[in-house]
Amino acid sequence: MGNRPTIADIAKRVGVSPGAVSFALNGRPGVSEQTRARIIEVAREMNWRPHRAARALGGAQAGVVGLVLARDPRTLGSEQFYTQILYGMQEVISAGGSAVQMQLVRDTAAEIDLYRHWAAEHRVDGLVLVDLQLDDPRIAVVRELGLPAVTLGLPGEPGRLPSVWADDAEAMTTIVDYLAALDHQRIAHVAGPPVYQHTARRTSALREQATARGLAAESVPTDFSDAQGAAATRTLLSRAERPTAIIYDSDLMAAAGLGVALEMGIEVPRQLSIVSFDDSVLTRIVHPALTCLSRDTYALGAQVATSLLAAIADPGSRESVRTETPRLVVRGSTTRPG
Amino acid sequence: MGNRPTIADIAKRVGVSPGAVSFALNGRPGVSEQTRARIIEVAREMNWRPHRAARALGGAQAGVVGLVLARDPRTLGSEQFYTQILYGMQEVISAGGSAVQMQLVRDTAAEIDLYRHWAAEHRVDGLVLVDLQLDDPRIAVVRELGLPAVTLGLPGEPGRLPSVWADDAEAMTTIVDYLAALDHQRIAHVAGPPVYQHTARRTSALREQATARGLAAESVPTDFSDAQGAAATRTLLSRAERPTAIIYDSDLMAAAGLGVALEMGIEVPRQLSIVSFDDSVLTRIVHPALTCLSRDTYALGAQVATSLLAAIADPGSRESVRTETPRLVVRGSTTRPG
DNA sequence: GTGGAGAACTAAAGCGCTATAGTCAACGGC
DNA sequence: GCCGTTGACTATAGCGCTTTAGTTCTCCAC
Repeated sequence: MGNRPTIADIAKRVGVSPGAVSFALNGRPGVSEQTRARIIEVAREMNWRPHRAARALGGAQAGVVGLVLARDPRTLGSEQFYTQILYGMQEVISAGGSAVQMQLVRDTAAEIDLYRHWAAEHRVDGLVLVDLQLDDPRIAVVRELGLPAVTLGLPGEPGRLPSVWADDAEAMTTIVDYLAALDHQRIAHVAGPPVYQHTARRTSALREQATARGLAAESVPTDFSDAQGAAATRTLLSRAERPTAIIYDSDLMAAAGLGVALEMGIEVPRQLSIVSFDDSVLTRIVHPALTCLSRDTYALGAQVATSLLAAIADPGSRESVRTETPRLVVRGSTTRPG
Repeated sequence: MGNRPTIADIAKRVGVSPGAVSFALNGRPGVSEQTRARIIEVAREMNWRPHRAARALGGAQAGVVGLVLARDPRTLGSEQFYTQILYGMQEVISAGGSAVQMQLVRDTAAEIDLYRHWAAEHRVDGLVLVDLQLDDPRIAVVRELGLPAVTLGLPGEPGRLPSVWADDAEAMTTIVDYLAALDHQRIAHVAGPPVYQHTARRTSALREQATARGLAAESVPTDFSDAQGAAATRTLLSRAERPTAIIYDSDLMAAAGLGVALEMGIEVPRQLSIVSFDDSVLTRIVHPALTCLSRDTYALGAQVATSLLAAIADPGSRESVRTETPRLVVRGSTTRPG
């Protein structure tokens, strides 16, 4: 049953010392090719696997990388995006024999706490930081703990952590370009919490674009919950001069917004165009399907994992990887106003 | 920096042996209360944490429990439910200083593979098995590996693993009761893959209920994807004698079904009532909001975690916990037909 | 006053693996 | 023919913790 073979068992069977077996199995010099082959064969035969804990104890790696999502339980449901990221990461990380540990916590304070615990217990080899904030407190903590980390979302300026990012400003411009071409004059933006860097970037990009083109534009902050997304939509649509197009920072809020429009008897897209900043199954199942920015989230997760592995291998690295700007996928929720 | 204090450091500082420190910190007898207090204080002062790997190596636990989701990448998006479960589990598991390791894999074969890896590497102390199948191959594997496990969803018959479950048949009856009271005569059921035990149970419960009441009822199997949910809905609604109510086995498919109805110009709920077997943010944001079976998924996750911890503590235990049958939450998607 | 029980410790081994220092034989060059 | 190398190993220590088997010391009973 649970009697896994150890390196010593293999050594005995092959007739060499445990050290030799370790060399052989780790591709280190110190054994002849012949012996190495024999050892590897026996190891396979005996169905040997390294004991993670034993390796980790020897000062080596824990074989786990962490991804923490700080979410108010009330805003649960917005993790579609991260489920995909997780999947993409896992593909890369498991190939290296490690695992991704995802954990949901209540807020950033709890997240930082968790990092300290993990670091103290040697539980993880590296971290992915998501939902970057302005002046993000996590950066200093991660540095202090000496944990390799990669940020997802913003160019690596903050504390010079390596990062994987896409250009949010450019993405917003793509949307505004399109809406302006359709002749929308009043555009609203149901944004996330202003403390998030990506929200800030999108908001300022929208403002710039609107000014440049002489459009009326407005960003409404929310906490990313469906409730606040719906509430913001209701407010916007209750105005005398209501917007003809609304851009939502998440697919969940976009879907909620669509629900509100239906509820208020406002036709989508005839009277209101809707664009979501995220793509997911959600944007496809509602009717009309939502026009949105889409990208290969799975690949993004894989890229993050790759960058993280690089950061773990070389803790000095600060390389920042820019990924493709999400492209606009036009579906049934947008048209000319009128 | 990464120079965590060890038990030996504490021992030196207090002036006792490492063994004594271990006793003290683990609440084991062998030290005086006075010394124990002193040791605990110093440990806190030095910010000591147990080194997980070292503990695990000593034959103790890995401090991780696993939850694997087998999902065809195409059907990704249906994990809302499990995100909640995960959250609930984490609350309980982290309280005990452990962590939940969730992993997404392609199919059951990959899942079994993963279990073997995890067992061989001593990575997890226990498992939660979800999406139970008829004659589930995982049960034998888990038993063979000697890994404590709890199943979620079905009474623990299969191989007598402890389980946490709710009565699916009763739940289905609740729905049919309600629809029958509204005077629906033709009810359809967009189900999951028949290989799943819960699908099988719901399907047969529907058949029984329909027979007993003289209703026309039909279950259509799908793979749980939004695409097949939509396709099944299209087929059902294209019939001459179309159903006046459809029950969906997941919130995702229900939302997709609603989208199809809108697309076909069929009014919900006037011409079609929709009931979802799962609740989530999704059922609330669409319009009309969906009538559904609802339960406290978070609490369910917590219960699963509790049962799993019990199973780990006492591997012989087979206790099965029955949870409340989900209750019907009526929203805007159901009414009398006509 | 002595034997023994119990409390409060210490000493040391061991978990499975890695890493470093050493051993030993074969080989080659001058 | 001897020294120095090199290759192929072995021996051993050590990672941080738990645990078992001692070792003291005190206290009490007879």
